[in-house]
Amino acid sequence: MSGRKIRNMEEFAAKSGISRPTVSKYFNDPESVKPTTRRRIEEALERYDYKPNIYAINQNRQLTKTIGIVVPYLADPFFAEIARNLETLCIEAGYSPSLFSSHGRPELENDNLDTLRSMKPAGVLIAPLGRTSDRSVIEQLCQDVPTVLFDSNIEGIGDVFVGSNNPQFTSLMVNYLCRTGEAPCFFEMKTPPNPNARKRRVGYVDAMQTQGHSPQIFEADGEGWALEEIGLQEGIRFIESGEMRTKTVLCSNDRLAIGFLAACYQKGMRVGITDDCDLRVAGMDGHPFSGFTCPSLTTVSHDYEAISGRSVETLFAMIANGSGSGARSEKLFEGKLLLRSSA
Amino acid sequence: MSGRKIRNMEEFAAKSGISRPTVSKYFNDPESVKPTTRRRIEEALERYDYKPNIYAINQNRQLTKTIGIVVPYLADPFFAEIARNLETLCIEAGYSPSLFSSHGRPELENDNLDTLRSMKPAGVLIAPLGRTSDRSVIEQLCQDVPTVLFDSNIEGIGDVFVGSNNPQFTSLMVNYLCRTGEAPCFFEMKTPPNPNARKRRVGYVDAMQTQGHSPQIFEADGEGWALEEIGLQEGIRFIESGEMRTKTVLCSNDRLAIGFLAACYQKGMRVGITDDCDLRVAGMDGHPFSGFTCPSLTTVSHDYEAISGRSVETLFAMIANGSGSGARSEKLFEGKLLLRSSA
DNA sequence: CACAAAAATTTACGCGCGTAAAAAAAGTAT
DNA sequence: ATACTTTTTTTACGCGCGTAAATTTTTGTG
Repeated sequence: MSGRKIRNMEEFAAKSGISRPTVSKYFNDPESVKPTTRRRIEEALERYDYKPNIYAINQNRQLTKTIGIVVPYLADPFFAEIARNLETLCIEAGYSPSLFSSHGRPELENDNLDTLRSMKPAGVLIAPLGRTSDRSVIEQLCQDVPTVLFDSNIEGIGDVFVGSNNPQFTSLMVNYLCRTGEAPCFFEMKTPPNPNARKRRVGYVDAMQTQGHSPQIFEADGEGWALEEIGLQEGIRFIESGEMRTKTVLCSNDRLAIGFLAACYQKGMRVGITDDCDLRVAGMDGHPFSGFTCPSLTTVSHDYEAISGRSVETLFAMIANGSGSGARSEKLFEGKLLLRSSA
Repeated sequence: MSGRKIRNMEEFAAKSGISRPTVSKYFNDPESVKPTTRRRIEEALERYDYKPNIYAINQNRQLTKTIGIVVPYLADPFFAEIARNLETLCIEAGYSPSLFSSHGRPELENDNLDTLRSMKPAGVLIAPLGRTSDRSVIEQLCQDVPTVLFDSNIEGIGDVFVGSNNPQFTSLMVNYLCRTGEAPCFFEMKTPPNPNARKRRVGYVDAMQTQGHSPQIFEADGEGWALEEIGLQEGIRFIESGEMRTKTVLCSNDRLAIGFLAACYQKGMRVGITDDCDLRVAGMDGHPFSGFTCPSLTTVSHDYEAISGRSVETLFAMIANGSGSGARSEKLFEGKLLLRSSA
C-alpha cells in the first residue's frame, strides 16, 4: 500500500486489470470471485492504497453492515465493559460497530438515535437512559431498524429486551446476608440515574419481608453519574446519622458500594466478614473493579457474557429473519453471587 | 414529527413549499436562508419526519463534520473519561464525534484508522497504542486528515502532540515522597501496554539519583490491560519476596496502584501516611476512581481538562488554517499532586 | 475438440445530495 | 415608481458505488 492513491473503484479496477463490477463484487464478498481474480485484486490492493468510499457504498443500499451500540454513560465501567464485549462480538460477526454514549443526557440520546436512524444500520443495541428517555424516539428507531434493548427495559417498547433479573439480584444477596448474619439495610439513591434501581429496591423489600425482617432504606441525595462520590458523601452522612439499625449494608450497586466503602474507611469502621469487623457491605453489578476494593467487594454479578452474547445473537437473528417476529420477548439472566471478603 | 416519512430532500422540499437547493442550503447552515423561509422549513420539519441522508451528504464532500476519536482501550477509566471530555467538546463545537476503541489490539487500531480515513473526517484525535502501533498507518492518516495525537506520543509522527509531562509526574511524586519520608521503590509492569510507562520509569530513576538515592524497581509480569489484576497478583509476589527495601511504593499508574492496595490489604499491611501504617503507596494518573480507594490514593493527576481542551482547540485550528502548519508541535502539561491519605 | 456451465465484462441506470450558473422573484433604497 | 440588491428558483451535472441485463470470455467436462 505504498503506491499512490486511487480516486475511485473505476481507477482501481483499471490498475488491477479487472472490471469495476467484479471488483465491486469482490469487496462485497471476496469469496464470490474466482481465486485467480481474487489474487489479482489482492495484489493490487497491496500495491495501491484504496478503500471503497463508505458513503457511496451505503448510500444506495437498504441494509448496511453497521451495528449501532448506544449506552447511557460510557465512563461507567459497567457500560464500558458491556460495550467492549458487544463491539468485539459484532466485529467477529463481520459487522462494523458504531459506538454512542448519551453521557446521561436525554437530548444526546435523542441525537444519537436520530443519527443512528439515518445511518440505516443493520441493527441497533441500546441500553436506554430509562426514566428520562424519550419513548417516541426509541419507538421510531425500533420501527425502522431491528433493535435490541439491553440492561434497562422500557415497558412495551421494542421487540426484544435482554437484561438481568434485578429483583433476583437483591433477593439472592439478601438471603445470603440473612443466612450468614444480620439482615441488611439498603443504601441507594433517591433519584438514581439507572432505572434498574427501583426493581432492586422492590426486590429488597420483598426479600426482607419474606425473611420476616423489616426493611430499612437509606436514600442518598445527589443526581447524576458520580456514584462513588455520592456513595462516599452520603455514606458518611448515613453513618453519622446513627440511624443504621443493622451492621450489614446492601448497596444498590457496586459504584455506590465503592463510595460507601471509602466512607467506612474514613469513619474508621472495619468492613468485612471476620469477627474483628464492624460492618458488612455488599454491592450489586459485578463491577469490573469490584474485586480490587479493600476489602474486596461481595456482590451479585451480571452475567456479562450471557447478556452481551444473547443480545447480539438475538439481533443477528432479527436481521436475518426480518425484524417483525411478532410478540415482544424478554430475556432476563440471573445474577451470580460473588463471595469475597466484604460481606 | 408525527407525519409520515419523507423519502428524500426533493419530497420534503415539496411538502414545505421550498425549492430543494434552498432546503439544502438550510441544512448546511440554517442562518443562511431568510428568516421567513427558515420558519417554513422548520414548521415542515415538525410535521414531517425527515433527516437528510448522511451518506448522500458526505459522499460528494471533501470535508465532513465528523471528528474521529480513537483510544487504545475504552474500558480503561482514564480513556473513558478523556473520551467523554473530547466528545462533549466536539459536540459543543457543532461536530459529530465518532468514537473508536482499539481494544488494545494493533490490528483493530489499523482497522479503525482505515475506516476513519475513508470517512473523510474533518479531523482526528488519536491516542495510539504506542509500541505496537503501525507507524505507517498512523502516518497515512496524518497525511490525509488533520490529526492530533494525545496521551501517547509517537516520535516524529503527526503535526501535533498533546499530553502529559510524564517524567515530571514521577519527579514530582518522588520529591514529595522523599520530602515526607522514605524514598520510594517503583512498581511497574515489565511490558506495559501504555508507552508512557517507560518515561515514568526514566523519570523515577533520574529523580532518585538527583535526590541521592539508589532506585529500586519491581517489574510485574503479565500482559494486557487487566492492570488491577496484575497489580494485585504481582503486588502479592513483590510483598512476599521480601525484596522490598523501602516502605514507600510508587506505582507506575493508578490502576496498578489500586491492585497493589488490594494486595497490601490481603497481606494485612496497613497503607497510609499515619504512624500506625506499614506502607505508603502512591500512584500516577489521577484515575477517576482513585479518590475512592481505601485509603484514598495519593497520586499525580493529569490535567484532564487541559489535555482534552488543548487537543480539540489545536485540532479546530488545524482544520481552519489547513493542516500544514509546518513544524511539529508538542504540548506537555504538568501533573498536579493530589495529596490524599495513602502516601 | 466441441459444448455447456461458470465467471467476468460491458453497458447503463439510479441512489440522494452538493453545487454551480442563470433566471426569476422578493425585498430595499432612492 | 425605478433601479438595485438579496434571496430563491430552475436547471443541470457529478460524486462513487450497487446492481441488473446482455454479452463475452474462461473454465470444466465428455
